[in-house]
Amino acid sequence: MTTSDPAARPAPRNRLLAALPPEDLARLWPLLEPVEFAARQILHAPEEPIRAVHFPESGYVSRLAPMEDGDSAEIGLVGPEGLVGLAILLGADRDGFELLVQSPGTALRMEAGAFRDALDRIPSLRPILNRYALAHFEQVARTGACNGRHHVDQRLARWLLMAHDRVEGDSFPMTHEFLSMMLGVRRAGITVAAGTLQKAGLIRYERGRMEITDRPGLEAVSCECYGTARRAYDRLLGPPGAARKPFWR
Amino acid sequence: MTTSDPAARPAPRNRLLAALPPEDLARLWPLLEPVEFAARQILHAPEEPIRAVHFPESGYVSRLAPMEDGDSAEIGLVGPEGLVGLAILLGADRDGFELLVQSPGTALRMEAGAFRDALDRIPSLRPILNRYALAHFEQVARTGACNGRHHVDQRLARWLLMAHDRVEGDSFPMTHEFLSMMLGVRRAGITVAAGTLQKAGLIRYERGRMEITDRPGLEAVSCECYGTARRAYDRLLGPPGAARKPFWR
DNA sequence: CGCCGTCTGTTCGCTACCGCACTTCCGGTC
DNA sequence: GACCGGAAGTGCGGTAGCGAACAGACGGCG
Repeated sequence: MTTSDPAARPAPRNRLLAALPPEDLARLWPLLEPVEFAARQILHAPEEPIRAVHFPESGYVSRLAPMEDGDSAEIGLVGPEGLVGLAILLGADRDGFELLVQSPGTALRMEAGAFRDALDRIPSLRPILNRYALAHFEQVARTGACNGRHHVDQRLARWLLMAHDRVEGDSFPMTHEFLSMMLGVRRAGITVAAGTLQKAGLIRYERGRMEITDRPGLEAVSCECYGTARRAYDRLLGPPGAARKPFWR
Repeated sequence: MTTSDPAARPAPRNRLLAALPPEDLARLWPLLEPVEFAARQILHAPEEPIRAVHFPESGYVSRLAPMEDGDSAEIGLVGPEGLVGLAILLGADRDGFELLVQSPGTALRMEAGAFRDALDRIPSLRPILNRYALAHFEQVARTGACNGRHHVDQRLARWLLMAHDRVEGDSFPMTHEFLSMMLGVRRAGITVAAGTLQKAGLIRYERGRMEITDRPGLEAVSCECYGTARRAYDRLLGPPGAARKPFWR
């Protein structure tokens, strides 16, 4: 009943689900189970079978490449604009990365088997997800080009913008320690770079909380990689609805 | 006649085409046009519609991310194991990268429209190409993680191994200048790093020609990123046929 | 209240790599 | 044989970011 009656269903906050024709979304809905993400939760580990895919509705998730020396390099971000579990879409049962919840939130979860069936049964599903896969690929490729070519300040600005795109509001939990792991630099390096951004009036932070106070300014000091990747999403998934600001709607 | 008679057709040297069932390959064959790659030829430019896809049979192609400062960062390599034109597979008509021939060779070319039709008509095609897309994604993501975390020596070794995988024989044209662009470092930095590798007896070079003299040794000094990406290809595309060495068969 | 763990600020010496420039060497070409 | 252009070797000063360490500040908790 409720599951097949579109009126009983709130509009999905996930950008991919929202892009589906209502009737196809209605067919998918019964297979989606709302779940909570906890911070630091591992959605899937490198080289291990992926049990389920997730459509985030709030919060965001990092794609991490495990390195020999034990720590991990972040090479991509997934939030309410995306899908966690692209390997399944592309016909594999695993991939080489860790997908780790960075900012807690909620998601719609779907068993891998059900997802595979749905891809065959619901023809509108694969095209939109394929285009998301390409957009995410562009993001990851850009991140890679950005690493090593651009300075810490620029990359920090870029990372903050990407995170800002994926959360609600201008203020969110964030430590220097965490940022240093994300960017693969020393914690002290973040302290310096963040200090510069703060002195310039672009951000404000204190003890585990970061606030974006001048987004256009931040975009100006960030490298071009931010804009390039963001435009890729908009080009491939369509502009994020009407005049609304959030990235994922 | 010849186009539909499998016996009249040589086995394809492209790993993806070789993985197709013979009858499906026979259906695809008439649409494939053998072409020559010239060095420095641009197969498609960033943000411009992709006219045709290419299945390389020899030589290799770089995926380059254009940077604001004018030069480009290499973030992936495609050779006879792959396909140039993944954006079409994923439902777009363009992407944000330049695909540039680095080592001349030959390829089988297919018009974008014909390729889209074939994806619908020949059911075995999409699955194998999707898995390739994932493997290439893993390569690109690894390259990104590798940039900035690993030293020039290691990255140089890695790049030489990747190139070696995609050419025939142990000796191929290669200049320090070129390598410096690929790795995003100074030309002088390559001279030093290559000198180290040569002194260690792993490679030999002179005036535009590079020879791999100790492949296992090179693998040992390279970072883990080489092995990780290579295993991803083998896992997703099946081991490269029997006891034969080349990467793409 | 005092304690402790987390977060941030800052310093020190060090290394890898940069930007730039100059030289040498080699292979062709006229 | 003289010349030229591309390729490789080398040196110089400069700097971004490293690794390690220490100190202050805040906040939660017993």
